[in-house]
Amino acid sequence: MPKRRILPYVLLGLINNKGKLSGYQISQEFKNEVGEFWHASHSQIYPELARMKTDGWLEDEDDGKSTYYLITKLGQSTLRAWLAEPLNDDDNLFSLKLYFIRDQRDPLMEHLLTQELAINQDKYAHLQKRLETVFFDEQQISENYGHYLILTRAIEREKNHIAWLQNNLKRLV
Amino acid sequence: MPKRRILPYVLLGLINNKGKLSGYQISQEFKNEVGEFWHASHSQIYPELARMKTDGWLEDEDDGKSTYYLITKLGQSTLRAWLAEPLNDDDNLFSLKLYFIRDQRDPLMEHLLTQELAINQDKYAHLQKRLETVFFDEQQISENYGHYLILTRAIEREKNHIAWLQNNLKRLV
DNA sequence: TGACTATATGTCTATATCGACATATACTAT
DNA sequence: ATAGTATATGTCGATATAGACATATAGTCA
Repeated sequence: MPKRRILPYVLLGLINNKGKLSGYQISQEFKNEVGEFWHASHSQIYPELARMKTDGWLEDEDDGKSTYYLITKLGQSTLRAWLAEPLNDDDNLFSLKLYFIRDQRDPLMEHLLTQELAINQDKYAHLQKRLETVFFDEQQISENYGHYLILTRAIEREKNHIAWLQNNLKRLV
Repeated sequence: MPKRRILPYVLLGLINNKGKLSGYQISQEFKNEVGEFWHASHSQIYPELARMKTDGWLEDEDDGKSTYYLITKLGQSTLRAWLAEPLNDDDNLFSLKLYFIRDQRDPLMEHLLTQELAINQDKYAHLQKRLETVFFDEQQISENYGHYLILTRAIEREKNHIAWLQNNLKRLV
């Protein structure tokens, strides 16, 4: 089976956020925040948009200069179904999906934050255990200092992330 | 031109860290910390190890049960040259490279931290500017709340990362 | 003993993705 | 005027990668 495709959902999300976008505008969008989480070159974007139109996820609108794509009802429900899919540790889609939720009161917002919190609490516990088992004495630390740094840094990062998630969940209620 | 390959350097780094590794052991390694930054499946690893042996970066040692790979002098200098290459904003290789620096007093350690600090200070300034230009009033925030969250979160994350880098650089001197 | 899982390595195929190449218009600075 | 850059879209080939399929041994649990 091929790797699960993300790009079509990214395009749906971008178009849904902005109302309508041309292929060129989408390629420019990847220079902004969304580019931190996903990237695609125009040679991928244009054929993908065409495919999505064929699938009825998008419709196009040509003003003579550019072809703009708008999201259809089917596209919207497809996007929401993807956003509602359970997060998993591997894919790391939290930030990307969050970017596509525009309304604070959207139930998907709490859903997403709650899932991410659970994942990160597990990860935090796992990293703590790793630190104990791998770096059980000073010698291990000095012999693998880079490894030690990235592990302790990852733990600190998880701690911050968990606190941030908890804060935002509180604010949501 | 093809995309710059990272995998061979990851394999060099892993083998250099552990002394010697079999293909199977490397595939298991990706379940640990290094898997946060890079991943490869065994169908990539085995042919790559063979290629690297041909190139003289590795030599092998068979105990009848497994084929272990060891790094050669050429492999070591190749790895160090890669570690010394300037970091760039896009590739995000900081943590991966750090993982491969074993000795705290290795000059590459300070080199890497210093570069990462410069990159992240730029990024921080850029994100601050984005926040000001994109979310200039409350309406922009409430209409694109997910985007607002990931942007403010990214800024906080950069701030933490910069502080951590500065602390570790201080400790190094 | 037989089923199951882990270890261990290998090949093959499908495809996701990038970079090169191509083309045309519009704007802009010299 | 004209060279250069930005906008705008498209196709094609190379390759990196994942996942399927294959095989063999060693250990383990019932």
